[in-house]
Amino acid sequence: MKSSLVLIVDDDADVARAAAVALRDEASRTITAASLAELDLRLSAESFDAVLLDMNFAVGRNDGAEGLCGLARVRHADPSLAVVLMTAYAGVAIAVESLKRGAVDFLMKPWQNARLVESVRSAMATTAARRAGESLQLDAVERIAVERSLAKHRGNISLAAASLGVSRAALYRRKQKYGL
Amino acid sequence: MKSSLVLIVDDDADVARAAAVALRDEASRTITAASLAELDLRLSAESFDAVLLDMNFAVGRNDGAEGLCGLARVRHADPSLAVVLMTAYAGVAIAVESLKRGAVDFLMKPWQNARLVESVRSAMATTAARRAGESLQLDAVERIAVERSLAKHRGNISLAAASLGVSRAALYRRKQKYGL
DNA sequence: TTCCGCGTGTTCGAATTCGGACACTTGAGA
DNA sequence: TCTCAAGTGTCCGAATTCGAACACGCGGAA
Repeated sequence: MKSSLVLIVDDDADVARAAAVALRDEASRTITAASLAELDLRLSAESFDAVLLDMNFAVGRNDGAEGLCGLARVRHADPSLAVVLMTAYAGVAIAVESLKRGAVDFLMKPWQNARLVESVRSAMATTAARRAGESLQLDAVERIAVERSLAKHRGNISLAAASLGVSRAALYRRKQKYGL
Repeated sequence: MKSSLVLIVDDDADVARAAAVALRDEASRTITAASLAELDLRLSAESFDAVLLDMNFAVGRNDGAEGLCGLARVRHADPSLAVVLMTAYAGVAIAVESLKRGAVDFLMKPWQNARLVESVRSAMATTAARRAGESLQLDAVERIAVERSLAKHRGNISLAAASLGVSRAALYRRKQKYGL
């Protein structure tokens, strides 16, 4: 199996350890961070496949500002890295805000291990998909664009060609070339 | 100003009317639907810029299943059309599920008019952005791919060319061609 | 029936693009 | 210092691709 690395960010060491145990079958390795500074450090040191981030790891805060800040830092450091947020002080507003800012899932503490595992697994898949998509060969992105345009115009080559700004013959040749 | 059309789906006529009034400055026209069947009808009849969809418009249901179904129908009918969900029975789980399934925002009833307006405005912008992105000329998608690869490799033409599966000279020519 | 519009498949000379090769610069290291 | 590796800018014959044009099929209207 492919080696997978998950970053767990929580200021409560017991919680972080519990999460690491729950994920021991899913992630081949987990690393823990307890502060924003440590988060940055870990992000720059290694390449992760998913991040599990607590919203409230600053002492005495429960509005989630620290979590949103951490989310922003992760996304800035690596836009393709998927982040799962978790919190004990769940409100609809903060959950919605989190997802709108790019988190892939939002868990409530205490979590059910099955849901945590499923969420992290899905997050790793999202990261992999994003990374695969961002390193496409040039003719592959062309192929995808051609495919989508053909689908949109229901196979009508003339319309698709016009929409793509290409002569009909050119699109016909590409259709052959890519086996579409 | 560009004409904009918003579809409001709610089984309570008073609520739908209140939403329409709140949006009278934002949308040049609003259309109301009160059932899933009517939703399908409206979707196939006209092209909307945003949808405001109540989660609980089926009598006696409050688990949001009807709303998620409606969301799926809208996305199937037009994947680029942005949907804002709203509900009076807000739970974190249902809110998260909604956004993961592709809603762009999630509002709680009773809403604040300012938030409703802002959300719908943002949804219309999202729809416009999606529609602009899906009808790109073929050389534009190539340009974007080249640009991203160059950025990723910090301007190193050789690396970017290798990553794109193209000869270095070819990428150099495109860089000139697109003014990058 | 004939005609016409629309779409497809194919051809061919022209135009563009390819990629290997060469010269040059820069920066690191012996 | 010299050397070497890596990257860039450029050139040119070969290869590919372009698009206008032509032929054909098909469904609808006169």
